[in-house]
Amino acid sequence: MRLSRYFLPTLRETPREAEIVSHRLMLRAGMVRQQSAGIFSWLPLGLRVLNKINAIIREEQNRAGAAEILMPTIQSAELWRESGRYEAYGKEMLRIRDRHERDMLFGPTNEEMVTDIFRTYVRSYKDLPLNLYHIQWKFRDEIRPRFGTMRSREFLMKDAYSFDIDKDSARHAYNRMFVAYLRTFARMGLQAIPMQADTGPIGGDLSHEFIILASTGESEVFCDKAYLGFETPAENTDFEDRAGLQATVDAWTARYAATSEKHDEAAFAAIPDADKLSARGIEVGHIFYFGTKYSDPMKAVVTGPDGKEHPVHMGSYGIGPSRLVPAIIEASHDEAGVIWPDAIAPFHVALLNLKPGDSATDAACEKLYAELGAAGYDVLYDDREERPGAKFANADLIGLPWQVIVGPKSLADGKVEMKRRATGERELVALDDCLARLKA
RNA sequence: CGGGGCGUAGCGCAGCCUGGUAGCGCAUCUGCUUUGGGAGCAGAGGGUCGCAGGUUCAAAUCCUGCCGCCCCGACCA
Repeated sequence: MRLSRYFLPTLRETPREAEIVSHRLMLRAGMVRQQSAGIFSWLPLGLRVLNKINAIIREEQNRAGAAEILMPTIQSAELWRESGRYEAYGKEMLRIRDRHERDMLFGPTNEEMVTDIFRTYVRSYKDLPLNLYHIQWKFRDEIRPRFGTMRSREFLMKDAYSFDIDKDSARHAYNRMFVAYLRTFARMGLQAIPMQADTGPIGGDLSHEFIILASTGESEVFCDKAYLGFETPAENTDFEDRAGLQATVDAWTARYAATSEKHDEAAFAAIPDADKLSARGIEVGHIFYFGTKYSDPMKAVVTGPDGKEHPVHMGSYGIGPSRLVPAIIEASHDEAGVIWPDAIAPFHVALLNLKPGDSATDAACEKLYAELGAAGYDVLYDDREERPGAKFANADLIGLPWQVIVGPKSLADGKVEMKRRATGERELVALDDCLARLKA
Protein backbone atom coordinates (compact mmCIF):
# COMPACT_ATOMS: atom_id res chain seq x y z
CA MET A 1 0.00 0.00 0.00
CA ARG A 2 1.27 3.40 -0.94
CA LEU A 3 0.82 5.84 1.90
CA SER A 4 0.01 8.61 -0.55
CA ARG A 5 -3.14 6.68 -1.48
CA TYR A 6 -3.97 5.28 1.91
CA PHE A 7 -6.12 6.74 4.66
CA LEU A 8 -3.95 7.11 7.70
CA PRO A 9 -4.96 10.24 9.61
CA THR A 10 -2.23 10.32 12.23
CA LEU A 11 -2.25 13.08 14.83
CA ARG A 12 0.68 14.96 16.12
CA GLU A 13 -1.05 16.00 19.26
CA THR A 14 -3.08 13.89 21.62
CA PRO A 15 -6.81 14.54 21.69
CA ARG A 16 -7.85 15.67 25.12
CA GLU A 17 -10.23 12.85 25.91
CA ALA A 18 -7.57 10.16 25.81
CA GLU A 19 -6.16 9.26 29.18
CA ILE A 20 -4.36 5.94 28.94
CA VAL A 21 -1.54 5.22 26.56
CA SER A 22 -3.33 2.73 24.32
CA HIS A 23 -6.22 5.13 23.78
CA ARG A 24 -3.83 7.98 23.02
CA LEU A 25 -1.85 5.90 20.58
CA MET A 26 -4.90 4.46 18.84
CA LEU A 27 -6.15 7.98 18.20
CA ARG A 28 -2.76 9.34 17.23
CA ALA A 29 -2.03 6.42 14.91
CA GLY A 30 -5.33 6.98 13.16
CA MET A 31 -6.77 3.59 14.09
CA VAL A 32 -10.16 4.57 15.46
CA ARG A 33 -12.48 7.50 15.75
CA GLN A 34 -14.92 7.84 18.58
CA GLN A 35 -18.43 8.54 17.32
CA SER A 36 -20.22 8.65 20.63
CA ALA A 37 -19.40 7.58 24.17
CA GLY A 38 -18.08 4.04 23.88
CA ILE A 39 -18.86 3.71 20.17
CA PHE A 40 -16.12 3.75 17.55
CA SER A 41 -15.44 3.73 13.86
CA TRP A 42 -12.48 1.59 12.89
CA LEU A 43 -10.18 3.25 10.39
CA PRO A 44 -7.98 1.28 7.97
CA LEU A 45 -4.99 0.73 10.22
CA GLY A 46 -7.08 -0.26 13.23
CA LEU A 47 -9.29 -2.51 11.17
CA ARG A 48 -6.28 -4.35 9.84
CA VAL A 49 -5.14 -5.13 13.37
CA LEU A 50 -8.63 -6.19 14.38
CA ASN A 51 -8.81 -8.52 11.40
CA LYS A 52 -5.41 -10.02 12.18
CA ILE A 53 -6.57 -10.75 15.68
CA ASN A 54 -9.77 -12.31 14.38
CA ALA A 55 -7.82 -14.48 11.97
CA ILE A 56 -5.72 -15.94 14.76
CA ILE A 57 -8.79 -16.52 16.89
CA ARG A 58 -10.51 -18.33 14.02
CA GLU A 59 -7.54 -20.56 13.36
CA GLU A 60 -7.33 -21.63 16.95
CA GLN A 61 -11.06 -22.05 17.42
CA ASN A 62 -11.23 -24.20 14.32
CA ARG A 63 -8.21 -26.19 15.42
CA ALA A 64 -9.93 -26.93 18.70
CA GLY A 65 -12.98 -28.25 16.88
CA ALA A 66 -15.37 -25.29 17.01
CA ALA A 67 -17.49 -24.34 14.00
CA GLU A 68 -18.03 -20.73 12.98
CA ILE A 69 -21.49 -19.29 12.48
CA LEU A 70 -22.79 -15.74 12.44
CA MET A 71 -25.75 -14.67 14.49
CA PRO A 72 -27.43 -11.27 14.19
CA THR A 73 -26.76 -8.25 16.38
CA ILE A 74 -30.48 -7.57 16.80
CA GLN A 75 -32.48 -10.15 18.69
CA SER A 76 -36.10 -10.61 19.57
CA ALA A 77 -37.06 -10.22 23.22
CA GLU A 78 -38.99 -13.50 22.97
CA LEU A 79 -35.99 -15.74 23.50
CA TRP A 80 -34.84 -13.69 26.42
CA ARG A 81 -38.22 -13.97 28.06
CA GLU A 82 -37.87 -17.75 27.77
CA SER A 83 -34.61 -17.78 29.67
CA GLY A 84 -35.85 -15.19 32.12
CA ARG A 85 -33.02 -12.81 31.32
CA TYR A 86 -35.13 -10.16 29.59
CA GLU A 87 -36.25 -8.98 32.99
CA ALA A 88 -33.02 -9.88 34.77
CA TYR A 89 -30.55 -8.10 32.54
CA GLY A 90 -31.30 -4.55 33.55
CA LYS A 91 -30.29 -1.30 31.97
CA GLU A 92 -27.13 -2.68 30.43
CA MET A 93 -29.26 -4.15 27.70
CA LEU A 94 -30.15 -1.80 24.90
CA ARG A 95 -33.83 -2.36 24.28
CA ILE A 96 -35.42 -1.19 21.07
CA ARG A 97 -38.74 -1.51 19.36
CA ASP A 98 -39.46 -2.14 15.71
CA ARG A 99 -42.23 -0.54 13.66
CA HIS A 100 -44.70 -3.17 14.77
CA GLU A 101 -43.99 -2.29 18.38
CA ARG A 102 -42.28 -5.61 18.93
CA ASP A 103 -39.66 -5.68 21.67
CA MET A 104 -36.19 -6.15 20.25
CA LEU A 105 -32.72 -5.73 21.68
CA PHE A 106 -29.15 -5.26 20.56
CA GLY A 107 -27.52 -8.45 21.76
CA PRO A 108 -25.13 -8.19 24.70
CA THR A 109 -24.40 -11.94 24.32
CA ASN A 110 -25.93 -14.91 22.53
CA GLU A 111 -26.64 -17.82 24.85
CA GLU A 112 -30.36 -17.75 24.16
CA MET A 113 -30.05 -17.51 20.44
CA VAL A 114 -27.46 -20.22 20.06
CA THR A 115 -29.50 -22.46 22.34
CA ASP A 116 -32.46 -21.86 20.08
CA ILE A 117 -30.42 -22.87 17.04
CA PHE A 118 -29.21 -25.94 18.82
CA ARG A 119 -32.62 -27.15 19.96
CA THR A 120 -34.02 -26.70 16.47
CA TYR A 121 -31.59 -29.09 14.85
CA VAL A 122 -29.92 -31.33 17.37
CA ARG A 123 -31.85 -34.27 18.85
CA SER A 124 -29.32 -37.00 19.53
CA TYR A 125 -26.32 -37.44 21.77
CA LYS A 126 -24.61 -38.80 18.66
CA ASP A 127 -24.40 -35.25 17.31
CA LEU A 128 -22.37 -34.18 20.33
CA PRO A 129 -20.03 -32.71 21.24
CA LEU A 130 -20.75 -29.48 19.44
CA ASN A 131 -19.15 -26.07 19.72
CA LEU A 132 -20.49 -23.11 17.75
CA TYR A 133 -18.82 -19.73 17.77
CA HIS A 134 -19.14 -16.42 16.07
CA ILE A 135 -17.35 -13.10 16.01
CA GLN A 136 -19.95 -10.38 16.18
CA TRP A 137 -20.56 -6.92 17.56
CA LYS A 138 -22.21 -6.74 20.94
CA PHE A 139 -23.67 -3.86 22.84
CA ARG A 140 -23.71 -3.40 26.58
CA ASP A 141 -24.88 -0.03 27.76
CA GLU A 142 -22.12 0.41 30.31
CA ILE A 143 -22.67 2.98 33.00
CA ARG A 144 -19.33 4.42 32.18
CA PRO A 145 -17.48 3.39 29.06
CA ARG A 146 -13.83 4.40 29.20
CA PHE A 147 -10.31 3.95 27.93
CA GLY A 148 -11.23 3.94 24.27
CA THR A 149 -12.03 0.51 22.91
CA MET A 150 -10.76 -1.11 26.08
CA ARG A 151 -14.16 -0.67 27.66
CA SER A 152 -16.60 0.42 25.03
CA ARG A 153 -20.33 -0.01 24.81
CA GLU A 154 -20.23 -1.49 21.35
CA PHE A 155 -17.50 -4.09 21.19
CA LEU A 156 -16.49 -7.05 19.09
CA MET A 157 -16.62 -10.42 20.81
CA LYS A 158 -15.77 -13.91 19.81
CA ASP A 159 -18.19 -16.05 21.75
CA ALA A 160 -18.22 -19.81 21.54
CA TYR A 161 -20.85 -22.11 23.01
CA SER A 162 -20.31 -25.78 23.75
CA PHE A 163 -22.97 -28.47 24.01
CA ASP A 164 -22.37 -31.83 25.66
CA ILE A 165 -24.31 -34.77 26.96
CA ASP A 166 -23.00 -34.60 30.52
CA LYS A 167 -20.71 -32.73 32.81
CA ASP A 168 -17.64 -34.85 32.12
CA SER A 169 -17.90 -34.23 28.43
CA ALA A 170 -18.55 -30.57 29.10
CA ARG A 171 -15.32 -30.43 31.05
CA HIS A 172 -13.51 -31.77 28.04
CA ALA A 173 -15.14 -29.07 25.92
CA TYR A 174 -14.01 -26.53 28.49
CA ASN A 175 -10.47 -27.85 28.37
CA ARG A 176 -10.40 -27.62 24.59
CA MET A 177 -11.20 -23.93 24.80
CA PHE A 178 -8.79 -23.43 27.68
CA VAL A 179 -5.91 -24.76 25.60
CA ALA A 180 -7.09 -22.94 22.48
CA TYR A 181 -7.03 -19.70 24.47
CA LEU A 182 -3.51 -20.26 25.70
CA ARG A 183 -2.41 -20.72 22.10
CA THR A 184 -4.44 -17.80 20.80
CA PHE A 185 -2.99 -15.24 23.19
CA ALA A 186 0.55 -16.59 22.88
CA ARG A 187 0.37 -16.17 19.10
CA MET A 188 -0.51 -12.53 19.61
CA GLY A 189 2.65 -12.08 21.61
CA LEU A 190 0.79 -11.95 24.90
CA GLN A 191 1.53 -13.76 28.12
CA ALA A 192 -1.98 -14.58 29.32
CA ILE A 193 -2.48 -16.12 32.72
CA PRO A 194 -5.65 -18.09 33.48
CA MET A 195 -7.01 -16.93 36.81
CA GLN A 196 -9.80 -18.16 39.01
CA ALA A 197 -12.92 -16.27 38.17
CA ASP A 198 -16.28 -15.62 39.66
CA THR A 199 -18.75 -18.30 38.63
CA GLY A 200 -21.80 -16.35 39.73
CA PRO A 201 -24.87 -18.30 40.77
CA ILE A 202 -23.71 -21.48 39.00
CA GLY A 203 -20.77 -22.16 41.25
CA GLY A 204 -18.08 -24.74 40.71
CA ASP A 205 -14.49 -24.37 39.65
CA LEU A 206 -15.01 -24.22 35.90
CA SER A 207 -14.43 -20.58 35.15
CA HIS A 208 -11.26 -18.75 34.29
CA GLU A 209 -10.41 -15.26 33.25
CA PHE A 210 -7.42 -14.89 30.98
CA ILE A 211 -5.44 -11.94 32.18
CA ILE A 212 -2.49 -10.16 30.67
CA LEU A 213 -0.32 -8.05 32.92
CA ALA A 214 -0.23 -4.31 32.28
CA SER A 215 0.36 -1.43 34.63
CA THR A 216 -2.77 0.31 33.39
CA GLY A 217 -4.92 -2.79 33.77
CA GLU A 218 -8.28 -2.45 35.41
CA SER A 219 -8.02 -5.47 37.68
CA GLU A 220 -5.71 -6.08 40.58
CA VAL A 221 -4.27 -9.57 40.23
CA PHE A 222 -2.17 -11.94 42.29
CA CYS A 223 -0.31 -14.97 41.04
CA ASP A 224 2.73 -17.18 41.14
CA LYS A 225 5.59 -15.90 39.00
CA ALA A 226 6.08 -19.41 37.68
CA TYR A 227 3.31 -18.73 35.18
CA LEU A 228 5.52 -16.33 33.30
CA GLY A 229 7.77 -19.20 32.27
CA PHE A 230 5.07 -21.70 31.32
CA GLU A 231 5.19 -23.23 27.90
CA THR A 232 2.38 -22.73 25.40
CA PRO A 233 0.66 -25.96 24.28
CA ALA A 234 1.95 -27.12 20.90
CA GLU A 235 0.24 -26.56 17.59
CA ASN A 236 -0.19 -30.30 17.11
CA THR A 237 -2.01 -30.73 20.42
CA ASP A 238 -4.56 -33.53 20.13
CA PHE A 239 -7.83 -31.90 21.19
CA GLU A 240 -9.56 -35.28 21.35
CA ASP A 241 -7.12 -36.59 23.91
CA ARG A 242 -9.12 -36.05 27.09
CA ALA A 243 -6.40 -37.13 29.50
CA GLY A 244 -3.73 -35.15 27.69
CA LEU A 245 -5.76 -31.94 27.68
CA GLN A 246 -6.71 -32.40 31.30
CA ALA A 247 -3.03 -32.74 32.20
CA THR A 248 -2.25 -29.49 30.41
CA VAL A 249 -5.09 -27.66 32.12
CA ASP A 250 -4.10 -29.12 35.48
CA ALA A 251 -0.57 -27.85 35.01
CA TRP A 252 -1.83 -24.38 34.11
CA THR A 253 -4.15 -24.22 37.10
CA ALA A 254 -1.95 -25.84 39.72
CA ARG A 255 -0.42 -22.60 40.94
CA TYR A 256 -2.06 -19.66 42.55
CA ALA A 257 -3.60 -17.03 40.28
CA ALA A 258 -6.60 -14.88 41.08
CA THR A 259 -8.07 -11.47 40.51
CA SER A 260 -8.90 -9.30 43.50
CA GLU A 261 -12.52 -10.53 43.64
CA LYS A 262 -11.37 -14.11 44.16
CA HIS A 263 -8.17 -13.31 45.99
CA ASP A 264 -7.33 -15.52 48.95
CA GLU A 265 -4.73 -13.86 51.18
CA ALA A 266 -3.88 -17.08 52.96
CA ALA A 267 -3.23 -19.02 49.79
CA PHE A 268 -1.18 -16.17 48.39
CA ALA A 269 0.83 -15.94 51.60
CA ALA A 270 1.84 -19.56 51.19
CA ILE A 271 3.83 -18.68 48.08
CA PRO A 272 7.51 -17.91 48.73
CA ASP A 273 8.05 -14.14 48.60
CA ALA A 274 10.37 -14.40 45.63
CA ASP A 275 7.62 -16.04 43.58
CA LYS A 276 4.81 -13.69 44.53
CA LEU A 277 3.50 -11.51 41.78
CA SER A 278 1.08 -8.76 42.60
CA ALA A 279 0.20 -6.62 39.63
CA ARG A 280 -2.49 -5.13 37.50
CA GLY A 281 -4.03 -6.91 34.58
CA ILE A 282 -6.44 -6.71 31.67
CA GLU A 283 -9.05 -9.39 31.16
CA VAL A 284 -8.88 -10.51 27.54
CA GLY A 285 -10.83 -13.73 27.75
CA HIS A 286 -13.31 -15.47 29.98
CA ILE A 287 -14.52 -19.04 29.84
CA PHE A 288 -17.08 -20.82 31.91
CA TYR A 289 -19.26 -23.83 32.27
CA PHE A 290 -22.87 -23.16 33.23
CA GLY A 291 -24.45 -26.58 32.91
CA THR A 292 -28.15 -26.55 32.08
CA LYS A 293 -28.89 -22.94 32.95
CA TYR A 294 -30.31 -22.25 29.48
CA SER A 295 -31.01 -25.75 28.19
CA ASP A 296 -33.46 -26.39 31.03
CA PRO A 297 -35.78 -23.43 30.58
CA MET A 298 -35.38 -23.43 26.80
CA LYS A 299 -35.80 -27.20 26.50
CA ALA A 300 -32.62 -27.91 24.60
CA VAL A 301 -32.52 -31.65 25.07
CA VAL A 302 -31.04 -34.63 23.27
CA THR A 303 -31.90 -38.29 23.47
CA GLY A 304 -29.14 -40.18 25.22
CA PRO A 305 -27.93 -43.78 24.77
CA ASP A 306 -30.48 -44.69 27.45
CA GLY A 307 -33.35 -43.54 25.24
CA LYS A 308 -34.22 -40.72 27.59
CA GLU A 309 -34.08 -36.97 27.04
CA HIS A 310 -31.28 -35.05 28.69
CA PRO A 311 -30.83 -31.28 28.86
CA VAL A 312 -27.46 -30.45 27.33
CA HIS A 313 -24.56 -29.18 29.39
CA MET A 314 -23.26 -25.92 28.09
CA GLY A 315 -20.34 -23.61 28.42
CA SER A 316 -19.48 -20.29 26.87
CA TYR A 317 -16.15 -18.82 25.96
CA GLY A 318 -15.49 -15.20 25.19
CA ILE A 319 -12.60 -13.21 23.76
CA GLY A 320 -12.79 -9.49 23.08
CA PRO A 321 -10.88 -8.63 19.90
CA SER A 322 -11.75 -4.93 20.13
CA ARG A 323 -10.31 -4.96 23.64
CA LEU A 324 -7.26 -6.97 22.61
CA VAL A 325 -6.11 -4.17 20.32
CA PRO A 326 -5.56 -1.71 23.18
CA ALA A 327 -4.46 -4.51 25.48
CA ILE A 328 -1.65 -5.41 23.12
CA ILE A 329 -0.66 -1.75 22.86
CA GLU A 330 -0.62 -1.43 26.64
CA ALA A 331 1.76 -4.37 26.72
CA SER A 332 3.88 -3.23 23.80
CA HIS A 333 4.75 0.41 23.19
CA ASP A 334 7.35 3.04 24.00
CA GLU A 335 7.61 6.82 24.06
CA ALA A 336 7.47 7.08 20.30
CA GLY A 337 4.49 4.88 19.65
CA VAL A 338 3.14 1.39 19.22
CA ILE A 339 5.35 -1.67 18.83
CA TRP A 340 3.27 -4.33 17.08
CA PRO A 341 4.11 -7.97 17.64
CA ASP A 342 4.87 -9.50 14.22
CA ALA A 343 1.78 -11.70 14.18
CA ILE A 344 -0.79 -8.93 14.39
CA ALA A 345 1.01 -5.98 12.85
CA PRO A 346 -1.19 -4.17 10.34
CA PHE A 347 1.67 -4.25 7.86
CA HIS A 348 4.98 -6.07 8.18
CA VAL A 349 7.20 -3.37 6.76
CA ALA A 350 7.30 0.41 6.60
CA LEU A 351 9.25 1.34 3.49
CA LEU A 352 10.53 4.89 3.86
CA ASN A 353 11.63 6.81 0.81
CA LEU A 354 13.63 9.63 2.35
CA LYS A 355 13.84 11.59 -0.86
CA PRO A 356 10.91 11.05 -3.17
CA GLY A 357 11.64 12.52 -6.56
CA ASP A 358 15.24 11.29 -6.45
CA SER A 359 15.51 8.77 -9.25
CA ALA A 360 17.80 6.45 -7.30
CA THR A 361 15.70 6.25 -4.13
CA ASP A 362 12.49 6.06 -6.15
CA ALA A 363 13.81 3.14 -8.19
CA ALA A 364 15.15 1.32 -5.14
CA CYS A 365 11.85 1.74 -3.31
CA GLU A 366 9.81 0.55 -6.27
CA LYS A 367 12.01 -2.51 -6.54
CA LEU A 368 11.70 -3.31 -2.85
CA TYR A 369 8.00 -2.61 -2.80
CA ALA A 370 7.41 -5.08 -5.64
CA GLU A 371 9.85 -7.66 -4.37
CA LEU A 372 8.67 -7.74 -0.76
CA GLY A 373 5.05 -7.69 -1.82
CA ALA A 374 5.60 -10.62 -4.16
CA ALA A 375 7.20 -12.51 -1.29
CA GLY A 376 4.03 -12.11 0.75
CA TYR A 377 4.96 -9.19 2.97
CA ASP A 378 2.49 -6.39 3.54
CA VAL A 379 4.42 -3.22 2.86
CA LEU A 380 3.31 0.30 3.67
CA TYR A 381 5.35 2.46 1.33
CA ASP A 382 5.81 6.01 2.55
CA ASP A 383 6.08 7.78 -0.78
CA ARG A 384 4.79 11.11 0.49
CA GLU A 385 6.52 14.41 -0.01
CA GLU A 386 7.56 14.73 3.58
CA ARG A 387 10.80 15.37 5.32
CA PRO A 388 12.73 12.41 6.71
CA GLY A 389 12.06 13.40 10.30
CA ALA A 390 8.31 13.35 9.77
CA LYS A 391 8.53 9.91 8.18
CA PHE A 392 10.61 8.49 10.99
CA ALA A 393 8.28 9.85 13.60
CA ASN A 394 5.25 8.54 11.77
CA ALA A 395 6.76 5.10 11.27
CA ASP A 396 7.67 4.83 14.93
CA LEU A 397 4.17 5.94 15.89
CA ILE A 398 2.33 3.31 13.87
CA GLY A 399 4.83 0.72 15.04
CA LEU A 400 5.30 -1.67 12.13
CA PRO A 401 7.86 -4.37 13.02
CA TRP A 402 10.35 -3.38 10.34
CA GLN A 403 11.37 -0.10 8.81
CA VAL A 404 13.28 -0.23 5.56
CA ILE A 405 14.88 3.17 5.13
CA VAL A 406 15.98 4.20 1.69
CA GLY A 407 18.00 7.40 1.55
CA PRO A 408 20.56 8.84 -0.84
CA LYS A 409 23.46 8.45 1.59
CA SER A 410 23.36 4.73 2.13
CA LEU A 411 22.02 4.05 -1.33
CA ALA A 412 25.20 5.53 -2.79
CA ASP A 413 26.86 2.37 -1.46
CA GLY A 414 24.02 0.21 -2.73
CA LYS A 415 22.64 -0.18 0.77
CA VAL A 416 19.44 0.41 2.65
CA GLU A 417 18.96 0.63 6.35
CA MET A 418 16.75 -1.88 8.19
CA LYS A 419 15.44 -0.92 11.57
CA ARG A 420 13.72 -3.26 13.95
CA ARG A 421 11.01 -1.23 15.66
CA ALA A 422 10.99 -3.31 18.83
CA THR A 423 14.67 -2.95 19.67
CA GLY A 424 15.64 0.09 17.65
CA GLU A 425 18.53 -1.91 16.16
CA ARG A 426 19.57 -0.77 12.71
CA GLU A 427 21.71 -2.44 10.16
CA LEU A 428 22.85 -1.55 6.68
CA VAL A 429 22.15 -4.25 4.15
CA ALA A 430 22.67 -4.43 0.41
CA LEU A 431 19.55 -3.61 -1.54
CA ASP A 432 19.43 -7.15 -2.87
CA ASP A 433 19.74 -8.69 0.59
CA CYS A 434 16.76 -6.93 2.10
CA LEU A 435 14.28 -9.73 1.46
CA ALA A 436 16.64 -12.39 2.75
CA ARG A 437 17.19 -10.38 5.92
CA LEU A 438 13.45 -10.11 6.50
CA LYS A 439 13.07 -13.85 6.18
CA ALA A 440 15.92 -14.54 8.57
C1' C B 1 -26.29 7.06 39.18
C1' G B 2 -23.18 10.27 42.94
C1' G B 3 -18.79 13.65 42.80
C1' G B 4 -15.53 16.79 39.72
C1' G B 5 -14.16 19.06 35.00
C1' C B 6 -14.66 20.60 29.94
C1' G B 7 -17.41 22.22 25.17
C1' U B 8 -14.16 28.60 20.99
C1' A B 9 -11.15 26.42 13.17
C1' G B 10 -9.30 19.36 11.75
C1' C B 11 -6.01 18.89 16.63
C1' G B 12 -4.01 21.48 21.10
C1' C B 13 -5.29 25.96 23.53
C1' A B 14 -6.01 31.60 24.98
C1' G B 15 -10.03 35.06 25.37
C1' C B 16 -14.98 34.73 29.74
C1' C B 17 -13.64 37.14 35.99
C1' U B 18 -14.32 43.15 34.34
C1' G B 19 -19.98 42.52 27.81
C1' G B 20 -17.94 46.35 22.67
C1' U B 21 -13.93 44.11 15.38
C1' A B 22 -13.01 36.05 17.50
C1' G B 23 -7.27 35.09 18.47
C1' C B 24 -2.46 31.85 18.97
C1' G B 25 0.38 27.23 17.79
C1' C B 26 0.14 22.85 14.84
C1' A B 27 -2.33 20.96 10.55
C1' U B 28 -4.37 22.49 5.43
C1' C B 29 -3.61 25.37 0.51
C1' U B 30 0.00 28.50 -2.85
C1' G B 31 5.07 30.04 -3.93
C1' C B 32 10.34 29.92 -3.04
C1' U B 33 14.29 27.71 -0.32
C1' U B 34 15.28 23.15 2.19
C1' U B 35 15.80 17.32 2.56
C1' G B 36 18.72 11.24 7.61
C1' G B 37 14.64 12.36 13.41
C1' G B 38 7.91 16.04 13.15
C1' A B 39 12.16 22.48 8.32
C1' G B 40 12.44 28.14 7.07
C1' C B 41 10.36 32.49 4.83
C1' A B 42 6.14 34.89 2.47
C1' G B 43 1.07 34.68 1.56
C1' A B 44 -4.03 32.38 1.85
C1' G B 45 -8.39 29.68 3.29
C1' G B 46 -11.11 27.75 7.29
C1' G B 47 -15.70 29.62 12.98
C1' U B 48 -23.89 28.56 13.79
C1' C B 49 -17.82 30.39 20.06
C1' G B 50 -22.30 22.83 21.92
C1' C B 51 -27.98 24.08 21.53
C1' A B 52 -32.27 27.01 23.06
C1' G B 53 -34.24 30.88 25.68
C1' G B 54 -33.39 35.39 28.62
C1' U B 55 -30.90 40.24 30.28
C1' U B 56 -28.67 44.34 27.37
C1' C B 57 -28.00 49.51 22.64
C1' A B 58 -24.57 45.30 22.33
C1' A B 59 -23.37 38.37 24.62
C1' A B 60 -17.98 33.59 23.27
C1' U B 61 -18.22 36.62 27.89
C1' C B 62 -23.81 37.60 32.44
C1' C B 63 -28.55 34.43 33.81
C1' U B 64 -31.79 29.89 33.05
C1' G B 65 -32.68 25.26 30.83
C1' C B 66 -31.01 21.38 27.79
C1' C B 67 -27.32 18.37 25.06
C1' G B 68 -22.53 16.23 24.48
C1' C B 69 -17.70 14.60 26.15
C1' C B 70 -13.87 13.43 29.86
C1' C B 71 -12.04 12.04 34.85
C1' C B 72 -12.90 9.60 40.04
C1' G B 73 -16.31 5.98 42.40
C1' A B 74 -20.07 1.65 42.42
C1' C B 75 -20.73 -2.27 37.69
C1' C B 76 -18.66 -5.26 33.17
C1' A B 77 -15.67 -9.00 27.57
